[in-house]
Amino acid sequence: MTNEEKIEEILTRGVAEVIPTDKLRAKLLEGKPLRIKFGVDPTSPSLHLGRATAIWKLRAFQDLGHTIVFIIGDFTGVIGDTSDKESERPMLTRETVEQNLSTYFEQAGKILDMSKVEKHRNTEWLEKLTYRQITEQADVFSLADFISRENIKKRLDEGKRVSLRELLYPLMQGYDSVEVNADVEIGGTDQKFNMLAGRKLQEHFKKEAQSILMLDLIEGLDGRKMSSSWGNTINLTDTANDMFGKVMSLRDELIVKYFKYATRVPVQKVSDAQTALERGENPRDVKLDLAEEIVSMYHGSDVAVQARESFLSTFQKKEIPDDIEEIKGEGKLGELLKSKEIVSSMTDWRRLVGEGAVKRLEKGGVEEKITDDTVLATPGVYKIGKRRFVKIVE
RNA sequence: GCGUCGGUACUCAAGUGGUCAACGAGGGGAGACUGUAAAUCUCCUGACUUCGGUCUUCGAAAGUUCGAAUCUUUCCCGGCGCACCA
Repeated sequence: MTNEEKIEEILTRGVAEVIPTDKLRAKLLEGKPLRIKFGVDPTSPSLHLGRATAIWKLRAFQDLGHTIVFIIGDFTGVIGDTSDKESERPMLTRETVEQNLSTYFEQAGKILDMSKVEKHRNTEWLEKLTYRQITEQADVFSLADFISRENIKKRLDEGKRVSLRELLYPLMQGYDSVEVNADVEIGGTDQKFNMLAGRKLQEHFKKEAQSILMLDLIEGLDGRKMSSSWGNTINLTDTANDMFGKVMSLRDELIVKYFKYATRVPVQKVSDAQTALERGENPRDVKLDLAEEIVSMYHGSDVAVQARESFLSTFQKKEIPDDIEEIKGEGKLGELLKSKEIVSSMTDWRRLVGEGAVKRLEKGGVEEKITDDTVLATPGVYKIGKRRFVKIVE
Protein backbone atom coordinates (compact mmCIF):
# COMPACT_ATOMS: atom_id res chain seq x y z
CA MET A 1 0.00 0.00 0.00
CA THR A 2 1.32 3.43 -0.84
CA ASN A 3 1.25 6.24 1.67
CA GLU A 4 -1.56 7.92 -0.24
CA GLU A 5 -3.63 4.78 0.07
CA LYS A 6 -2.83 4.49 3.74
CA ILE A 7 -3.88 8.07 4.29
CA GLU A 8 -7.07 7.49 2.41
CA GLU A 9 -7.84 4.51 4.58
CA ILE A 10 -7.09 6.47 7.75
CA LEU A 11 -9.53 9.12 6.70
CA THR A 12 -12.34 6.81 5.68
CA ARG A 13 -12.31 3.39 7.28
CA GLY A 14 -14.63 3.41 10.28
CA VAL A 15 -14.67 7.18 10.17
CA ALA A 16 -17.91 9.04 10.66
CA GLU A 17 -16.73 12.57 10.08
CA VAL A 18 -13.61 14.66 9.73
CA ILE A 19 -13.55 18.36 10.56
CA PRO A 20 -12.41 20.31 8.64
CA THR A 21 -12.77 17.89 5.82
CA ASP A 22 -9.87 18.48 3.48
CA LYS A 23 -7.34 20.18 5.66
CA LEU A 24 -6.32 17.02 7.44
CA ARG A 25 -5.78 15.15 4.21
CA ALA A 26 -3.58 17.94 2.92
CA LYS A 27 -1.54 17.95 6.11
CA LEU A 28 -1.11 14.22 6.09
CA LEU A 29 0.00 14.22 2.48
CA GLU A 30 2.51 16.90 3.35
CA GLY A 31 4.08 14.31 5.61
CA LYS A 32 5.06 16.59 8.47
CA PRO A 33 4.78 14.75 11.80
CA LEU A 34 1.57 15.65 13.57
CA ARG A 35 0.54 15.45 17.19
CA ILE A 36 -2.43 13.13 17.54
CA LYS A 37 -4.34 13.57 20.78
CA PHE A 38 -6.37 10.83 22.35
CA GLY A 39 -8.16 10.91 25.68
CA VAL A 40 -7.85 7.98 28.03
CA ASP A 41 -10.43 7.41 30.70
CA PRO A 42 -8.79 5.99 33.82
CA THR A 43 -12.10 4.94 35.36
CA SER A 44 -12.64 1.88 33.19
CA PRO A 45 -9.37 0.10 32.69
CA SER A 46 -10.52 -2.68 30.44
CA LEU A 47 -10.46 -1.95 26.77
CA HIS A 48 -13.18 -3.36 24.60
CA LEU A 49 -13.38 -3.85 20.88
CA GLY A 50 -15.25 -0.59 20.47
CA ARG A 51 -12.52 1.43 22.11
CA ALA A 52 -9.91 -0.61 20.32
CA THR A 53 -11.03 0.74 16.95
CA ALA A 54 -9.69 4.11 18.05
CA ILE A 55 -6.42 2.60 19.19
CA TRP A 56 -6.01 0.89 15.83
CA LYS A 57 -6.61 4.20 14.18
CA LEU A 58 -3.84 5.65 16.32
CA ARG A 59 -1.64 2.80 15.25
CA ALA A 60 -2.21 3.74 11.64
CA PHE A 61 -1.06 7.27 12.42
CA GLN A 62 1.89 5.94 14.35
CA ASP A 63 2.89 3.81 11.37
CA LEU A 64 3.09 6.97 9.32
CA GLY A 65 5.47 8.52 11.82
CA HIS A 66 3.09 10.80 13.71
CA THR A 67 3.24 11.30 17.44
CA ILE A 68 0.49 9.87 19.56
CA VAL A 69 -0.33 11.91 22.64
CA PHE A 70 -2.34 10.21 25.34
CA ILE A 71 -4.21 12.48 27.67
CA ILE A 72 -5.03 10.64 30.83
CA GLY A 73 -8.15 12.14 32.26
CA ASP A 74 -7.07 11.70 35.83
CA PHE A 75 -8.41 15.09 36.82
CA THR A 76 -11.92 14.20 35.81
CA GLY A 77 -11.42 10.74 37.24
CA VAL A 78 -10.38 11.96 40.63
CA ILE A 79 -13.00 14.64 40.73
CA GLY A 80 -15.73 12.17 39.84
CA ASP A 81 -17.53 12.17 36.55
CA THR A 82 -21.15 13.17 36.64
CA SER A 83 -21.84 12.53 33.02
CA ASP A 84 -23.85 9.40 33.55
CA LYS A 85 -26.48 8.62 36.14
CA GLU A 86 -26.19 9.91 39.65
CA SER A 87 -22.61 8.79 39.74
CA GLU A 88 -21.14 11.38 42.01
CA ARG A 89 -19.38 8.45 43.63
CA PRO A 90 -16.51 7.30 41.45
CA MET A 91 -14.02 9.67 43.04
CA LEU A 92 -11.10 7.45 42.21
CA THR A 93 -8.13 7.44 44.46
CA ARG A 94 -4.70 8.17 43.13
CA GLU A 95 -3.79 4.50 43.52
CA THR A 96 -6.80 3.22 41.60
CA VAL A 97 -6.04 5.60 38.77
CA GLU A 98 -2.47 4.37 38.57
CA GLN A 99 -3.54 0.77 38.70
CA ASN A 100 -6.16 1.24 36.01
CA LEU A 101 -3.63 3.01 33.85
CA SER A 102 -1.11 0.25 33.92
CA THR A 103 -3.72 -2.32 32.89
CA TYR A 104 -4.92 0.07 30.22
CA PHE A 105 -1.44 0.60 28.83
CA GLU A 106 -0.76 -3.08 28.89
CA GLN A 107 -3.76 -3.70 26.67
CA ALA A 108 -3.09 -0.74 24.41
CA GLY A 109 0.43 -2.10 24.10
CA LYS A 110 -0.97 -4.99 22.14
CA ILE A 111 -1.80 -2.50 19.44
CA LEU A 112 0.51 0.48 19.79
CA ASP A 113 4.18 0.93 20.36
CA MET A 114 3.74 2.45 23.78
CA SER A 115 7.36 3.51 24.05
CA LYS A 116 6.74 6.09 21.35
CA VAL A 117 3.54 7.36 22.89
CA GLU A 118 3.66 10.65 24.73
CA LYS A 119 1.62 10.51 27.93
CA HIS A 120 0.20 13.34 29.97
CA ARG A 121 -2.08 13.56 32.94
CA ASN A 122 -4.41 16.46 32.75
CA THR A 123 -4.09 17.24 36.45
CA GLU A 124 -0.70 18.63 35.37
CA TRP A 125 -2.40 21.73 34.09
CA LEU A 126 -6.05 21.60 35.07
CA GLU A 127 -5.30 21.61 38.76
CA LYS A 128 -3.35 24.83 38.44
CA LEU A 129 -6.00 26.87 36.69
CA THR A 130 -7.40 29.75 38.68
CA TYR A 131 -10.98 30.90 38.79
CA ARG A 132 -9.94 33.85 36.69
CA GLN A 133 -8.62 31.59 33.96
CA ILE A 134 -11.59 29.28 34.09
CA THR A 135 -14.07 32.07 33.74
CA GLU A 136 -12.07 33.47 30.87
CA GLN A 137 -12.33 30.14 29.09
CA ALA A 138 -15.97 29.75 30.00
CA ASP A 139 -16.65 33.06 28.33
CA VAL A 140 -15.65 31.57 24.99
CA PHE A 141 -18.84 29.54 25.02
CA SER A 142 -22.47 30.43 25.30
CA LEU A 143 -24.91 28.55 27.45
CA ALA A 144 -27.21 27.89 24.52
CA ASP A 145 -24.55 25.74 22.82
CA PHE A 146 -24.20 23.63 25.88
CA ILE A 147 -27.78 22.99 26.77
CA SER A 148 -28.87 22.35 23.22
CA ARG A 149 -26.56 19.37 23.01
CA GLU A 150 -28.60 16.31 22.35
CA ASN A 151 -27.82 14.31 25.45
CA ILE A 152 -28.07 17.30 27.76
CA LYS A 153 -31.26 18.56 26.20
CA LYS A 154 -32.85 15.16 26.39
CA ARG A 155 -32.13 14.88 30.04
CA LEU A 156 -33.36 18.39 30.72
CA ASP A 157 -36.56 17.67 28.85
CA GLU A 158 -37.04 14.50 30.82
CA GLY A 159 -36.61 16.42 34.03
CA LYS A 160 -33.39 14.66 34.88
CA ARG A 161 -30.67 16.34 36.81
CA VAL A 162 -27.81 17.95 34.96
CA SER A 163 -25.07 19.26 37.15
CA LEU A 164 -23.36 22.52 36.39
CA ARG A 165 -20.04 20.80 36.74
CA GLU A 166 -20.94 18.58 33.85
CA LEU A 167 -21.07 21.59 31.60
CA LEU A 168 -17.49 22.28 32.47
CA TYR A 169 -16.31 19.00 31.00
CA PRO A 170 -15.97 20.12 27.41
CA LEU A 171 -13.88 23.00 28.69
CA MET A 172 -11.48 20.71 30.44
CA GLN A 173 -11.16 18.35 27.54
CA GLY A 174 -10.84 21.24 25.15
CA TYR A 175 -8.16 22.90 27.22
CA ASP A 176 -6.15 19.69 27.10
CA SER A 177 -5.82 20.26 23.36
CA VAL A 178 -4.45 23.72 24.01
CA GLU A 179 -1.85 22.43 26.45
CA VAL A 180 -0.51 19.65 24.27
CA ASN A 181 -0.71 21.54 20.98
CA ALA A 182 -2.81 18.89 19.35
CA ASP A 183 -2.98 18.87 15.57
CA VAL A 184 -5.55 16.13 15.46
CA GLU A 185 -7.91 14.70 18.03
CA ILE A 186 -9.45 11.29 17.71
CA GLY A 187 -12.63 10.19 19.38
CA GLY A 188 -16.02 8.63 18.90
CA THR A 189 -18.91 10.54 17.40
CA ASP A 190 -20.12 11.03 20.96
CA GLN A 191 -17.08 13.22 21.55
CA LYS A 192 -17.90 15.70 18.81
CA PHE A 193 -18.93 18.54 21.05
CA ASN A 194 -15.94 18.19 23.34
CA MET A 195 -13.51 18.00 20.47
CA LEU A 196 -15.05 21.04 18.83
CA ALA A 197 -14.63 22.84 22.13
CA GLY A 198 -10.93 22.07 21.79
CA ARG A 199 -10.86 23.85 18.45
CA LYS A 200 -12.59 26.86 19.89
CA LEU A 201 -10.26 27.12 22.84
CA GLN A 202 -7.18 26.69 20.72
CA GLU A 203 -8.34 29.56 18.55
CA HIS A 204 -8.99 31.61 21.64
CA PHE A 205 -5.41 30.99 22.72
CA LYS A 206 -4.21 32.01 19.27
CA LYS A 207 -3.20 28.52 18.24
CA GLU A 208 -4.08 26.57 15.17
CA ALA A 209 -7.29 24.68 15.66
CA GLN A 210 -6.95 20.92 15.70
CA SER A 211 -8.57 18.70 13.13
CA ILE A 212 -10.95 16.20 14.55
CA LEU A 213 -11.55 12.73 13.37
CA MET A 214 -14.66 11.02 14.60
CA LEU A 215 -15.05 7.28 14.56
CA ASP A 216 -18.30 5.42 14.26
CA LEU A 217 -19.25 3.56 17.38
CA ILE A 218 -19.78 -0.13 16.99
CA GLU A 219 -22.62 -2.16 18.39
CA GLY A 220 -22.09 -4.59 21.20
CA LEU A 221 -23.42 -8.04 21.89
CA ASP A 222 -26.99 -6.93 22.37
CA GLY A 223 -27.08 -4.61 19.38
CA ARG A 224 -26.81 -1.46 21.45
CA LYS A 225 -23.70 0.69 21.42
CA MET A 226 -20.80 -1.16 22.94
CA SER A 227 -20.20 0.33 26.33
CA SER A 228 -18.80 -0.82 29.62
CA SER A 229 -21.87 0.37 31.44
CA TRP A 230 -24.13 -1.82 29.33
CA GLY A 231 -21.99 -4.88 29.91
CA ASN A 232 -22.23 -5.83 26.25
CA THR A 233 -18.57 -5.60 25.48
CA ILE A 234 -15.98 -7.86 23.96
CA ASN A 235 -12.89 -7.10 25.99
CA LEU A 236 -9.32 -7.34 24.91
CA THR A 237 -8.62 -9.24 28.10
CA ASP A 238 -11.24 -11.88 27.31
CA THR A 239 -9.85 -15.34 26.85
CA ALA A 240 -9.54 -16.54 23.27
CA ASN A 241 -12.44 -18.95 23.62
CA ASP A 242 -14.64 -16.36 25.21
CA MET A 243 -13.79 -13.75 22.64
CA PHE A 244 -14.46 -16.21 19.85
CA GLY A 245 -17.83 -17.15 21.30
CA LYS A 246 -18.82 -13.56 21.84
CA VAL A 247 -18.09 -12.70 18.24
CA MET A 248 -20.14 -15.69 17.15
CA SER A 249 -23.08 -14.44 19.14
CA LEU A 250 -23.19 -11.17 17.23
CA ARG A 251 -26.15 -10.55 15.02
CA ASP A 252 -25.56 -11.54 11.44
CA GLU A 253 -26.14 -7.98 10.25
CA LEU A 254 -23.07 -6.83 12.13
CA ILE A 255 -20.63 -9.14 10.39
CA VAL A 256 -19.57 -6.75 7.66
CA LYS A 257 -19.38 -3.81 10.00
CA TYR A 258 -17.12 -5.73 12.33
CA PHE A 259 -14.88 -6.79 9.49
CA LYS A 260 -14.58 -3.19 8.49
CA TYR A 261 -14.20 -1.58 11.90
CA ALA A 262 -12.83 -4.18 14.24
CA THR A 263 -10.27 -5.88 12.03
CA ARG A 264 -7.46 -4.65 9.86
CA VAL A 265 -8.04 -6.99 6.98
CA PRO A 266 -7.65 -5.27 3.62
CA VAL A 267 -10.66 -3.38 2.38
CA GLN A 268 -10.89 -5.88 -0.44
CA LYS A 269 -11.49 -8.68 2.03
CA VAL A 270 -14.25 -6.73 3.69
CA SER A 271 -16.14 -6.50 0.47
CA ASP A 272 -15.42 -10.16 -0.23
CA ALA A 273 -17.18 -11.03 2.99
CA GLN A 274 -20.06 -8.82 2.00
CA THR A 275 -20.49 -10.41 -1.41
CA ALA A 276 -20.22 -13.86 0.12
CA LEU A 277 -23.13 -13.03 2.37
CA GLU A 278 -25.11 -11.52 -0.45
CA ARG A 279 -24.49 -14.63 -2.51
CA GLY A 280 -26.28 -16.50 0.22
CA GLU A 281 -23.36 -18.15 1.88
CA ASN A 282 -24.02 -19.37 5.38
CA PRO A 283 -23.44 -16.36 7.63
CA ARG A 284 -22.13 -18.72 10.26
CA ASP A 285 -19.09 -19.55 8.19
CA VAL A 286 -18.34 -15.92 7.44
CA LYS A 287 -18.74 -15.21 11.11
CA LEU A 288 -16.33 -18.00 12.00
CA ASP A 289 -13.73 -16.28 9.84
CA LEU A 290 -14.49 -12.99 11.49
CA ALA A 291 -14.14 -14.47 14.95
CA GLU A 292 -10.86 -16.11 14.05
CA GLU A 293 -9.56 -12.87 12.59
CA ILE A 294 -10.46 -10.87 15.67
CA VAL A 295 -9.08 -13.41 18.12
CA SER A 296 -5.83 -13.61 16.20
CA MET A 297 -5.39 -9.85 16.49
CA TYR A 298 -5.10 -10.13 20.25
CA HIS A 299 -4.10 -13.70 20.94
CA GLY A 300 -2.17 -14.67 17.85
CA SER A 301 -3.26 -16.79 14.94
CA ASP A 302 -2.34 -20.15 16.47
CA VAL A 303 -4.55 -19.56 19.46
CA ALA A 304 -7.28 -18.27 17.18
CA VAL A 305 -7.30 -21.48 15.21
CA GLN A 306 -7.56 -23.44 18.43
CA ALA A 307 -10.40 -21.27 19.62
CA ARG A 308 -12.22 -21.97 16.40
CA GLU A 309 -11.79 -25.69 16.79
CA SER A 310 -12.84 -25.59 20.37
CA PHE A 311 -15.93 -23.62 19.45
CA LEU A 312 -16.88 -26.04 16.75
CA SER A 313 -16.39 -29.10 18.90
CA THR A 314 -18.21 -27.69 21.91
CA PHE A 315 -21.18 -26.17 20.23
CA GLN A 316 -21.55 -27.90 16.93
CA LYS A 317 -20.49 -31.38 17.82
CA LYS A 318 -21.58 -30.79 21.38
CA GLU A 319 -18.41 -32.13 22.87
CA ILE A 320 -17.26 -31.32 26.32
CA PRO A 321 -14.72 -28.51 26.53
CA ASP A 322 -11.34 -29.39 28.01
CA ASP A 323 -11.02 -26.61 30.49
CA ILE A 324 -13.90 -27.21 32.84
CA GLU A 325 -14.03 -25.78 36.28
CA GLU A 326 -13.43 -28.50 38.81
CA ILE A 327 -15.05 -28.37 42.17
CA LYS A 328 -14.56 -30.49 45.21
CA GLY A 329 -17.22 -31.13 47.74
CA GLU A 330 -19.95 -33.34 49.02
CA GLY A 331 -23.58 -33.12 49.88
CA LYS A 332 -26.46 -32.08 47.74
CA LEU A 333 -25.53 -31.04 44.23
CA GLY A 334 -27.68 -27.92 44.35
CA GLU A 335 -26.14 -26.71 47.57
CA LEU A 336 -22.66 -27.39 46.31
CA LEU A 337 -23.25 -25.43 43.11
CA LYS A 338 -24.78 -22.60 45.07
CA SER A 339 -21.79 -22.41 47.38
CA LYS A 340 -19.56 -22.12 44.32
CA GLU A 341 -21.83 -19.45 42.88
CA ILE A 342 -22.53 -21.47 39.78
CA VAL A 343 -26.20 -21.09 40.51
CA SER A 344 -27.33 -17.97 42.33
CA SER A 345 -29.75 -19.49 44.82
CA MET A 346 -31.60 -22.67 45.67
CA THR A 347 -34.64 -21.25 43.94
CA ASP A 348 -32.56 -20.68 40.84
CA TRP A 349 -31.26 -24.24 41.06
CA ARG A 350 -34.73 -25.76 41.38
CA ARG A 351 -35.89 -23.65 38.49
CA LEU A 352 -33.07 -24.90 36.29
CA VAL A 353 -33.75 -28.50 37.22
CA GLY A 354 -37.42 -27.97 36.50
CA GLU A 355 -36.57 -26.59 33.08
CA GLY A 356 -34.51 -29.67 32.28
CA ALA A 357 -31.37 -27.61 32.04
CA VAL A 358 -29.19 -29.76 34.24
CA LYS A 359 -27.59 -32.81 32.76
CA ARG A 360 -25.01 -35.29 33.86
CA LEU A 361 -22.71 -36.28 31.05
CA GLU A 362 -21.85 -39.94 30.76
CA LYS A 363 -19.14 -41.46 28.66
CA GLY A 364 -19.88 -41.79 24.99
CA GLY A 365 -21.82 -38.56 24.79
CA VAL A 366 -24.83 -39.82 26.68
CA GLU A 367 -26.64 -37.21 28.70
CA GLU A 368 -28.69 -38.01 31.72
CA LYS A 369 -31.18 -35.32 32.65
CA ILE A 370 -31.36 -34.54 36.32
CA THR A 371 -34.93 -34.32 37.53
CA ASP A 372 -34.53 -34.50 41.26
CA ASP A 373 -33.28 -31.28 42.75
CA THR A 374 -32.13 -32.99 45.92
CA VAL A 375 -29.64 -35.38 44.31
CA LEU A 376 -26.32 -35.79 45.98
CA ALA A 377 -23.24 -34.65 44.19
CA THR A 378 -21.41 -37.55 42.66
CA PRO A 379 -18.18 -37.19 40.75
CA GLY A 380 -18.63 -36.53 37.08
CA VAL A 381 -19.23 -33.83 34.56
CA TYR A 382 -22.40 -31.78 34.69
CA LYS A 383 -23.81 -29.40 32.18
CA ILE A 384 -26.12 -26.59 33.16
CA GLY A 385 -27.80 -24.92 30.22
CA LYS A 386 -25.65 -24.84 27.14
CA ARG A 387 -22.65 -22.99 28.39
CA ARG A 388 -22.00 -23.93 31.96
CA PHE A 389 -19.96 -27.05 32.61
CA VAL A 390 -18.73 -28.27 35.97
CA LYS A 391 -16.71 -31.25 36.99
CA ILE A 392 -17.26 -32.65 40.43
CA VAL A 393 -14.20 -34.37 41.80
CA GLU A 394 -13.67 -36.40 44.96
C1' G B 1 -36.43 29.82 51.62
C1' C B 2 -41.69 29.07 49.66
C1' G B 3 -44.71 26.09 46.51
C1' U B 4 -45.27 21.76 43.80
C1' C B 5 -44.34 16.93 41.68
C1' G B 6 -41.63 12.68 42.42
C1' G B 7 -38.15 8.43 44.78
C1' U B 8 -40.97 0.98 42.91
C1' A B 9 -36.92 -5.05 41.73
C1' C B 10 -30.36 -5.26 37.33
C1' U B 11 -32.30 -0.78 34.15
C1' C B 12 -36.55 1.89 32.41
C1' A B 13 -41.44 2.05 34.00
C1' A B 14 -46.98 0.72 35.69
C1' G B 15 -49.60 0.29 40.20
C1' U B 16 -52.20 4.82 44.18
C1' G B 17 -56.07 0.57 50.77
C1' G B 18 -57.03 -6.15 50.09
C1' U B 19 -57.30 -10.36 43.98
C1' C B 20 -49.27 -7.39 44.83
C1' A B 21 -43.44 -10.78 45.07
C1' A B 22 -46.04 -6.25 42.48
C1' C B 23 -48.43 -4.89 34.73
C1' G B 24 -45.14 -3.94 30.64
C1' A B 25 -40.33 -3.22 28.08
C1' G B 26 -35.08 -3.94 28.04
C1' G B 27 -31.32 -6.95 30.11
C1' G B 28 -30.38 -11.99 32.13
C1' G B 29 -31.57 -17.46 32.35
C1' A B 30 -33.88 -21.99 30.22
C1' G B 31 -36.37 -25.00 26.49
C1' A B 32 -37.72 -25.87 21.31
C1' C B 33 -35.95 -25.17 16.59
C1' U B 34 -31.52 -24.33 13.68
C1' G B 35 -26.98 -22.26 10.33
C1' U B 36 -23.97 -20.65 15.89
C1' A B 37 -23.69 -18.89 22.16
C1' A B 38 -27.43 -15.88 15.33
C1' A B 39 -32.74 -15.10 14.07
C1' U B 40 -37.57 -16.90 15.56
C1' C B 41 -41.07 -19.09 19.09
C1' U B 42 -42.34 -20.51 24.30
C1' C B 43 -41.41 -20.28 29.43
C1' C B 44 -38.80 -18.32 33.72
C1' U B 45 -36.45 -14.12 36.29
C1' G B 46 -36.86 -11.84 45.49
C1' A B 47 -35.43 -15.74 48.99
C1' C B 48 -36.36 -20.32 51.87
C1' U B 49 -39.23 -24.74 51.45
C1' U B 50 -40.59 -31.45 54.29
C1' C B 51 -43.86 -28.32 48.04
C1' G B 52 -48.65 -27.64 51.96
C1' G B 53 -46.64 -22.95 52.48
C1' U B 54 -43.27 -19.39 54.90
C1' C B 55 -40.31 -15.01 55.05
C1' U B 56 -38.18 -10.25 53.25
C1' U B 57 -38.95 -6.20 49.59
C1' C B 58 -41.72 -0.62 46.68
C1' G B 59 -36.11 6.25 49.56
C1' A B 60 -35.74 5.96 55.62
C1' A B 61 -38.22 5.86 60.25
C1' A B 62 -42.63 6.10 63.03
C1' G B 63 -47.97 5.76 62.79
C1' U B 64 -53.43 4.79 61.11
C1' U B 65 -55.89 0.09 59.72
C1' C B 66 -58.29 -6.52 60.43
C1' G B 67 -55.04 -5.35 56.16
C1' A B 68 -50.32 -0.45 53.22
C1' A B 69 -46.08 0.02 47.52
C1' U B 70 -50.76 2.57 48.06
C1' C B 71 -53.31 6.84 53.73
C1' U B 72 -50.79 10.24 57.83
C1' U B 73 -46.33 12.51 60.12
C1' U B 74 -41.19 13.50 60.22
C1' C B 75 -36.64 13.02 57.83
C1' C B 76 -33.29 12.18 53.51
C1' C B 77 -32.68 12.68 48.13
C1' G B 78 -34.14 14.62 43.14
C1' G B 79 -37.06 17.56 39.30
C1' C B 80 -39.79 21.92 38.15
C1' G B 81 -41.71 26.94 39.29
C1' C B 82 -41.20 31.28 42.19
C1' A B 83 -38.36 34.21 45.38
C1' C B 84 -33.57 35.65 47.13
C1' C B 85 -28.60 36.81 45.57
C1' A B 86 -24.73 38.14 41.81
